[in-house]
Amino acid sequence: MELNNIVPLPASFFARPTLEVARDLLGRWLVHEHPSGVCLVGRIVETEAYRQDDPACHGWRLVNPSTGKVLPEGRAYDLFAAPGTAYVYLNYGMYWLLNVVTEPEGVGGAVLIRAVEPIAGLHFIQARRPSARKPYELTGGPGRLTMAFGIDGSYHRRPLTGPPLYFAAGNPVSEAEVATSPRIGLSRGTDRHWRFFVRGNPYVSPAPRQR
DNA sequence: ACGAGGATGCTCT
DNA sequence: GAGCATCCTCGTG
Repeated sequence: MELNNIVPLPASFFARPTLEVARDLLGRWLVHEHPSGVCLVGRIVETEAYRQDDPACHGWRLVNPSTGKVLPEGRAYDLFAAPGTAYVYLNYGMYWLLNVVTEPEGVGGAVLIRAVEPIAGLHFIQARRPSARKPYELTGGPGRLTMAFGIDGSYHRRPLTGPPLYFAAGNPVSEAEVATSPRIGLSRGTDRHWRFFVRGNPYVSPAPRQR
């Protein structure tokens, strides 16, 4: 894959309302120039939005509802970092989940990258997902995606606006192809339909039964 | 096809 | 100690 003409999406792309960014990331490319020298590219087909006014967001507790002041404490404070910053955390003790911080610095928000469709580096991806038998088992699901792309906690708080890990323009998705649903795996904020995905795409993770 | 249950560690109460 | 923005394996139908 020739990377000379791939231009990273700038921080201004992410300094917008979180729902807008989550929707706009569909069809864009996630690019990882892996330390091994392999270049991995995936077309984003599923995202979720998390906002500071949202009980499912890690940063929710940090905001004083009456004053609007933000407590600069704990992991979740990193959701208030500069737009385009990585927010990577370990969930269920085993899986790294990749988010990109949104909104202007000081406002909490992030988009969770939930699924991509492989475009380059398929051999590498398959080697990291030996049990995959269906497309979505390769790179569909936020934990599977980071395993397949070799993304871990070492990327936390690093800028996603240039190598080695960044987004590229790709081909935006038309409105007709976009579907929404409640977010997956939550016990709070389930009334908000802030999951965005490409309708019918085989790499979209199947929604599990409700908890 | 579907559901139950286990793995495993960090954050917050 | 509880709760997790998950995934995998192994039952049963």
